[in-house]
Amino acid sequence: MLIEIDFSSDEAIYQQLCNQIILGIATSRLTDGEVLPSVRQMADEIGINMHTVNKAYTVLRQEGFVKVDRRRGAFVSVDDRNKERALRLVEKDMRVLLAEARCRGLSKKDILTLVNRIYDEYDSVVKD
Amino acid sequence: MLIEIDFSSDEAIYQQLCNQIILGIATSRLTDGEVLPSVRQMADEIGINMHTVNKAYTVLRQEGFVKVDRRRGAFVSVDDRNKERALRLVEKDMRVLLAEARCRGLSKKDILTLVNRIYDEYDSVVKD
DNA sequence: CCACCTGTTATAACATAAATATAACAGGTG
DNA sequence: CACCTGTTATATTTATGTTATAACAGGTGG
Repeated sequence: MLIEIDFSSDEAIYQQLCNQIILGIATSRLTDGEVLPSVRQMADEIGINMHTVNKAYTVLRQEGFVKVDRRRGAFVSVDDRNKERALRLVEKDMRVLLAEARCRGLSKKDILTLVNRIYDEYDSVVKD
Repeated sequence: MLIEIDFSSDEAIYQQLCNQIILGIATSRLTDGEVLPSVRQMADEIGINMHTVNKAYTVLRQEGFVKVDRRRGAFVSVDDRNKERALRLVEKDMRVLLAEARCRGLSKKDILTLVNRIYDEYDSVVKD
């Protein structure tokens, strides 16, 4: 999977890396069980330090998107059984985001349309 | 408006402050034109440094939630005319958040329900 | 005019986090 | 045994967040 980092962004590199991998999983460009490049290989490809990749993998592991097999390395393994927990995790960020949206004049309908569009977009990629 | 800061959070204080003010505007606990406490007063109330509050106000001003009147100080003034821009600003964060939600097993319906609930919650507070 | 309130700016100091660099280690593979 | 994993350790550099002290310009009310 192609990873693109914006080095002029104010967002941390490891955070951008985490987000892109999560986006990759959501759009099925990364499938369950798929092995991620090793920390050294990924670092070389992107042109960053090994430890920065390692931090991203560690965070992904803690957040339940990745597991590590001593033989193969890091691979995609999403814990999607606990829906209550998932909702709790998403809700706080959603509150802030919807507050901003509402302040800026976006209606509930505007947001529902946006959510529908993005979700459908993710679903359509699955069929590749 | 009551501001509560979690000093053990990994989120920056000025960022928490920004978020709470935006949440305040969205729920109409802060109304358009309403004057915010001065940077020194707010800092005293919360128990933080003046510059931390000033940074929050500066960010809010840059993001179009606050303006400054030399006579009165900072006051709520949301630029909600540019819906295209608003959608663009929200979309990127929404993509990441929905990707995480989708990975964790939340369906489109789950998210739409959540959005409806939060938006209605914001609307209901308006009527106070 | 003068004290007092705004936000703003400057400068310094300190703590923390991010990113890089070099190196080593334990476990598994072929 | 060489080679691949992730992991750990240590050090350095850089950027950011927070605090501290101080001063300045503009506006307000006595």
